[in-house]
Amino acid sequence: MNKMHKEHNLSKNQQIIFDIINKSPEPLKAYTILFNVQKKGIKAPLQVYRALDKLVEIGKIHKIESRNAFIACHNSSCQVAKATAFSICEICEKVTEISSAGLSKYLANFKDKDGMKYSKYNLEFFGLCKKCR
Amino acid sequence: MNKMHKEHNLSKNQQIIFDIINKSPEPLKAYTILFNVQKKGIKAPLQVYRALDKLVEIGKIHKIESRNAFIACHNSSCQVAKATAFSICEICEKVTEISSAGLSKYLANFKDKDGMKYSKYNLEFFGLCKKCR
DNA sequence: AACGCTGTGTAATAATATAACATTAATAAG
DNA sequence: CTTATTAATGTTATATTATTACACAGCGTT
Ligand SMILES: [Zn+2]
Ligand SMILES: [Zn+2]
Ligand SMILES: [Zn+2]
Ligand SMILES: [Zn+2]
Repeated sequence: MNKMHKEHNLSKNQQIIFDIINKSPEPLKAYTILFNVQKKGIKAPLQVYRALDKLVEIGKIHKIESRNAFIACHNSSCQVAKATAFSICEICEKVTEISSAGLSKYLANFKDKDGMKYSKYNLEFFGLCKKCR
Repeated sequence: MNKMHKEHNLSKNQQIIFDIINKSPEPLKAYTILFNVQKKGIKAPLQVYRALDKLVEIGKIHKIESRNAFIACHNSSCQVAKATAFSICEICEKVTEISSAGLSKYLANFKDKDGMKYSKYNLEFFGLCKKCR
């Protein structure tokens, strides 16, 4: 089913759902996705959630936790699926993935008081985007 | 209703719900809270959510977004309700609020590529706690 | 009294996510 | 090729999380 040797071969449902997220200018919610793919034969929430889970796992998309929504990764298909940072406009809800070498380095090396290092993090910044100021 | 001049005077429902979260060693979910306060006359989800919203707003508790759960603030009733960081153990689900001057300073001053500064952030680190390693 | 504001009580419903089970497709061994 | 194993799918039902809508009570201000 489409054997181009990309990083990952997406299955049929995964590809459909990735495409719709990837084309969207804004994060999409699971049920919004569901409504948009019903014409393509995906009829049940679980089909969507399974694809979403997999896409998150392989770093093609990220979940914006504070919004229960999903966005395609734009860090050249995130080598850092486990180290994500976003800016979120509190008015227009625009979400942008932040890619800052300094930030990711700082957080990847951050140790808490017990000297604990972390394998993974998610950071969400909130504020007003250019337009909304 | 209890006029000690603290930072905020909690209402009856707010106090009940804060107490239960504050006593809990682990983050509590809204419906767990609901089940635990029904004996005290709080019967409906909305009563819980309204109190939670207010408590979050005034910084007495924080929401752990990736878990849909709530934890009491232990940074001396968070002056930084809008700048939160947590460590989360992926095995036992233990959650700890991180208070690191360095971290909060770094993030408070972080500017993205457009020079945008943010008024608020939430950071969740994932890894394994001492016990679970 | 009339108003604004915050909080409360209640019922209904919306939105988000998972469990359980049966089946099929793709990969890997033997 | 055949069998085993894993990943993905399809379907129904259900669990979990959160909000809408409406009525009303308490309190301080004007
Ligand atoms: Zn990414
Ligand atoms: Zn905006
Ligand atoms: Zn705090
Ligand atoms: Zn642990």
